[in-house]
Amino acid sequence: MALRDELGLRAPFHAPAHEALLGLYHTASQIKKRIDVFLRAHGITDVQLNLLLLLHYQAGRDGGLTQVELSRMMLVNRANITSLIDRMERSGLVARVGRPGDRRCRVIELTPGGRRLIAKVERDYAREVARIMAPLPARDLASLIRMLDALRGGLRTRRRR
Amino acid sequence: MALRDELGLRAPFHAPAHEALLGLYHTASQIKKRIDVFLRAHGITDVQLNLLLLLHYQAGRDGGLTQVELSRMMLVNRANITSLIDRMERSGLVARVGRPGDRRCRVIELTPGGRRLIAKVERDYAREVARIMAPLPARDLASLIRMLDALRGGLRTRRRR
DNA sequence: ACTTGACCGTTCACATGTGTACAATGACCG
DNA sequence: CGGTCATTGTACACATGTGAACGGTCAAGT
Repeated sequence: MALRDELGLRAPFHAPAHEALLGLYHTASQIKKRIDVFLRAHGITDVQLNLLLLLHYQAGRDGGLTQVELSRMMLVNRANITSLIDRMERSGLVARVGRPGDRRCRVIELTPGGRRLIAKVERDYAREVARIMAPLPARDLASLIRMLDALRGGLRTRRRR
Repeated sequence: MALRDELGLRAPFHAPAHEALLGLYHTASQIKKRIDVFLRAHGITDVQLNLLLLLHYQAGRDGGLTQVELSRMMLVNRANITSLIDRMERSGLVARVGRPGDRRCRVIELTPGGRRLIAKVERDYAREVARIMAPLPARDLASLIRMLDALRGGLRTRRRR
């Protein structure tokens, strides 16, 4: 269904660019909601699962990632990571470990509980993601990825800083 | 640039579906940040501008929209609208007006200040949106809109609720 | 008229995001 | 060595989002 009908708008969009932009926002947020519902049974959010997966698949030599590394991989402000790790530490999913040689960083590592949760959730999560993306055939999926890359690329180049 | 490089990931994505999903999230959030920077000079956020535009272009016969109508057009929880309107009322952009005949609703209307702000910002905002979407030719834009519609459509149908 | 149920706005606790500022630490250069 | 600058985590105020619960109001059926 067209976005206009979904939102119940009385007047049409003025420009395809604006419709596409709002479509991006709403699609991302609706998908996020769906995944959050799916994950609620496991007591985590999509952001927390994303962080767990990063620790699992992207960990460095010392078995973890610093908060700054995590913030870069999640494209969020590093200030944000502090409270996120606080919550996940309270849930027993991750631990802050000092890094010998640099007392500025705290390396974040998965706890056994965190690993267990990943093992329990991962398969179903991948299936859910596949289901969500199922309306797009492989060809469209590749096309979508390419277009999103192009959009973010445009944000990086044009306009200084 | 591919998402993997932008995030600095050491390992590739396991599935195109997952890459597309994270691409959607990150593209939406990066665009939102860009627009927020653009709007900061005017003292509002992208969410607030969106609400102003809804009031301007989608208002009903009585010249405004109720909070529930706004929440539906913005695809957010109605609980969220209360504090949003509180802030915008404090800024003098909108007003809560009682609706004769139904004491449950408060109709939200633009104030003269709100109208002035729209007049001041609208043109530049449309230009900014066009710039952001510029990497995609018209053909791709239509394709993107179609794919996003299909994804949201898939969320609505499959699964009860 | 009265119950019953739907609807609307509000409030609460919470999660996530921003920008700013600060203290501690590390790195580097003269 | 010592000053300077960058990096890291944290704290704060704020904006936005959720779900749950509550009270007031309307509408509809008995």
